[in-house]
Amino acid sequence: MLREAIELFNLQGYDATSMGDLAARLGFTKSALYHHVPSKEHLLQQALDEALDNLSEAVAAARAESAATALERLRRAVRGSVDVLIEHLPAVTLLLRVRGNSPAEVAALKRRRELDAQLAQLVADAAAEGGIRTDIPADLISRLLFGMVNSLAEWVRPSGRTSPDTIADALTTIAFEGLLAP
Amino acid sequence: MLREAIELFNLQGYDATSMGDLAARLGFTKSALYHHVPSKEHLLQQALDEALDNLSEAVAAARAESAATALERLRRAVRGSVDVLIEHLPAVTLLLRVRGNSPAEVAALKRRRELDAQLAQLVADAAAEGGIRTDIPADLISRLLFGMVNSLAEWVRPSGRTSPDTIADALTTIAFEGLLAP
DNA sequence: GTCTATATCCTGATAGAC
DNA sequence: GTCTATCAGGATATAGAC
Repeated sequence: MLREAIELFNLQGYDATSMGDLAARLGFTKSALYHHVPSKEHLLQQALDEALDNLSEAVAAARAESAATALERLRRAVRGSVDVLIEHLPAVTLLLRVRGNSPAEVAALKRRRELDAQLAQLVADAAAEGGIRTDIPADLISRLLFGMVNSLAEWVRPSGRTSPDTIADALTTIAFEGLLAP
Repeated sequence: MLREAIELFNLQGYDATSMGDLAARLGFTKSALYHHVPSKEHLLQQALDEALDNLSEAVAAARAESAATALERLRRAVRGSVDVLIEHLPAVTLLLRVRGNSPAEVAALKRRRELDAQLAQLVADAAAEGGIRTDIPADLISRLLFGMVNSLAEWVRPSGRTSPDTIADALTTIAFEGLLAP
């Protein structure tokens, strides 16, 4: 049921999706729906938590690889983020569209900003260690890099013919090596 | 007035912004607002046209450089898209969030898909000419590259301390040369 | 051109029968 | 657990006075 809700929210937008829409999709009435879920915002909250919990875990795992170089930790963070984004695509898509129109959204934005800061720090570490270029500010690199990662939500579909691994490989290759012919 | 509308639409989301909100922001009532604009959707339509017209022009200009290499045409398309995105940031941001919930949105999505196809063709041409790597499918490269470009809308602000030129340079450098230390 | 007042519809959510 | 019926509020848009 949560899955159907998230799917509709992504298809039409959260605000443009009514509880009536969702109930119809599930094959019963609004009232029956409200017997199972306390509010519309609760559904959103659960989706945002799913996205944030998994992204946090992936980033934490990358940061915990203290034996590796900073560049390697960054690579793992990118790879991990891509994997979570694809595996939890509907929830992450919803998270990336949050604008802060309710308490739940504001809280989600705060958690997301904390994550972004951690990722920016990984980029800064890799630059300080000489792993990546230093002619561009680290925070700018971070925004562009993870902007590319997040843009996957706009077109990746589980039914697509390009596998998650292929997508993740292509993204890391282009991001780190560039797209000029070798 | 259109500018205020677009700004509010981006801040709260189109559906979450009421004509009352907009009227209050402009300092008069809903009815006065309706004297100047026929409908809420008309405001959206104008914004989407502004974004699409300028993006189309930039891409057309890049494609028209028939004397240049395909790689150079691609570079110009990227640069031109970034420039338009930053110069018409509110309108383009709105365009990038359209989900197709009304006739105006459906039409905008169609135009945007046509643009994306043209950009993908530029990438394919550059690959065929040997300018960019061929170990990754051209359509995948195109999605990742312009996904990075479009992600600028999520954080670029005209008041920011990073100039549009700096951003455009950084993006093209990272995209074409990669972010590994040279 | 701006106002007050209103029409019409849809929203999230609830009450209470079965 | 699902239903019908309903509440209270807010949405877009309009009518008509000034």
